[in-house]
Amino acid sequence: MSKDTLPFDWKAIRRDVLEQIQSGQWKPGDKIPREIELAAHYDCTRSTVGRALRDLATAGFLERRRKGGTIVAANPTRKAPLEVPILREAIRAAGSEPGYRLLQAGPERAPEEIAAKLGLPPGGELLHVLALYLADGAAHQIEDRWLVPAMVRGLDPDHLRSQPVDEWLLHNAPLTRAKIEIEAIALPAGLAHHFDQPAQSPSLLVTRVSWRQSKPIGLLRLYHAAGQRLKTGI
Amino acid sequence: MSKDTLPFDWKAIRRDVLEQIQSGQWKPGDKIPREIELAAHYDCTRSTVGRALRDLATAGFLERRRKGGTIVAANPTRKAPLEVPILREAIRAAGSEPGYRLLQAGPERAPEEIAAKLGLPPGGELLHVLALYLADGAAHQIEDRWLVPAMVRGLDPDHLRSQPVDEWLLHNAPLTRAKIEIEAIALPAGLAHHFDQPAQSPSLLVTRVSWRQSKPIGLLRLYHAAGQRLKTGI
DNA sequence: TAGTGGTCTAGACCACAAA
DNA sequence: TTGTGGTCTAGACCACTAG
Repeated sequence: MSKDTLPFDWKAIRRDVLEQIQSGQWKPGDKIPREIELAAHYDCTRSTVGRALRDLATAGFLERRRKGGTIVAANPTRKAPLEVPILREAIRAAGSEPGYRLLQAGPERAPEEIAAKLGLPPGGELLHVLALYLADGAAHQIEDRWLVPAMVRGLDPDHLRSQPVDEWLLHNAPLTRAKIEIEAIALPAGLAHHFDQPAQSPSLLVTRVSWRQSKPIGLLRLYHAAGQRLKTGI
Repeated sequence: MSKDTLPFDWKAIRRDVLEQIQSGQWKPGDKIPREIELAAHYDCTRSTVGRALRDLATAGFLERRRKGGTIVAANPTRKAPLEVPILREAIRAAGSEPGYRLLQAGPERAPEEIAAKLGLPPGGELLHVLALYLADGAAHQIEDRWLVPAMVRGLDPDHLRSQPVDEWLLHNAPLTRAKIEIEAIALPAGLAHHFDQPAQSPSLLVTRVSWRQSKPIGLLRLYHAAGQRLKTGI
């Protein structure tokens, strides 16, 4: 452990403990000193040590149990945060000029598969929205959305000509829970012409089903232009 | 706000404040009461309120600034945690029996593209590992890894016949930073026959470059069988 | 410059799980 | 049973920044 006697705030303690782990001084499965002992070592109170260790536990580096003490996690499965952004904002953040074109918006009988994923009985009508997002004028993503009417009351389909539906949803029907799936597909011919790319091009499809509490809001299928990548990191 | 006078611990306060936000009582951009005021309302100290609000700020629901106060985030960009698991563990967690077969392991001149992504001068030799992961006997993923020899000293290529390289790395060369990219590709013929799938099938490719501090450890390309999906949620 | 959140202390009691 | 982390209090000082 560091022998510095400089001021140890909780971030410094976190850094120091993480260093013990990543340098291999404390190995996976090892029990580390008790909070009180670390507090004495760092010359601070147990609360301050506790905050540092709690943070490392949340990040997956430590496992803590009452009476059992704190051990270095055996399998520190890291999590990479995958952003679920506002579509136009994501394009702008990537340094491109965002564009948006509504292709279609209106009630439609839900395909059985869609209804099933939303946990709804088949045969009902949903609001079907189809829109194109552009980056610097080139087709970038196609949004295929099925929304539960009762959950999006006040949404005027005409209004979607100028404002993307995700921006309306953000302020009017925020989700509390979502399931996300990422898969590779061959670009369907019906969509490929929007992208000005050959049909069957391998491309990413992100499917998201969202709920508010336990009530389904809708299902989104976001088709990406071929070659587009999702990026994240640790 | 809830008028309950039952014991309010910090989780209850977090829940209550989140409820204000998600129900629309407090809208994006709104300034919420100061910590002291909330402490009075919940009949607790500022520390307890602070912990609840800090947690919500970390999750992206609030933005906090000294003197400026706490406001409801305007664009609560949600983050879905994408796991970076031990490959065999992920297969087991999905309910399948994991299998593993080493295809190749040895030093090899690094392709220029690989060296560039690692920030290394071209022409050097890297340790090239190719391995197949199976789920219930069926090919599931192909791991194509290029490792910097200096960062994986002590790694015995023979040993990789029984233990996957990611399990060795976890305990011997843990990463501190990684960049991850997810893309859709047409399955190359050379890999398709391992998967017993047609070449050109659309499939997911996850590329990960990892560092220890600022030194590159290696590059992983993880090819997924066609039809396989990445799943996450909020 | 004044007001807000960020952090720390010194103590206390409690919940949980290991011995 | 008992030791450990989890939480809370009442107070204090500080860092940042909006007005």
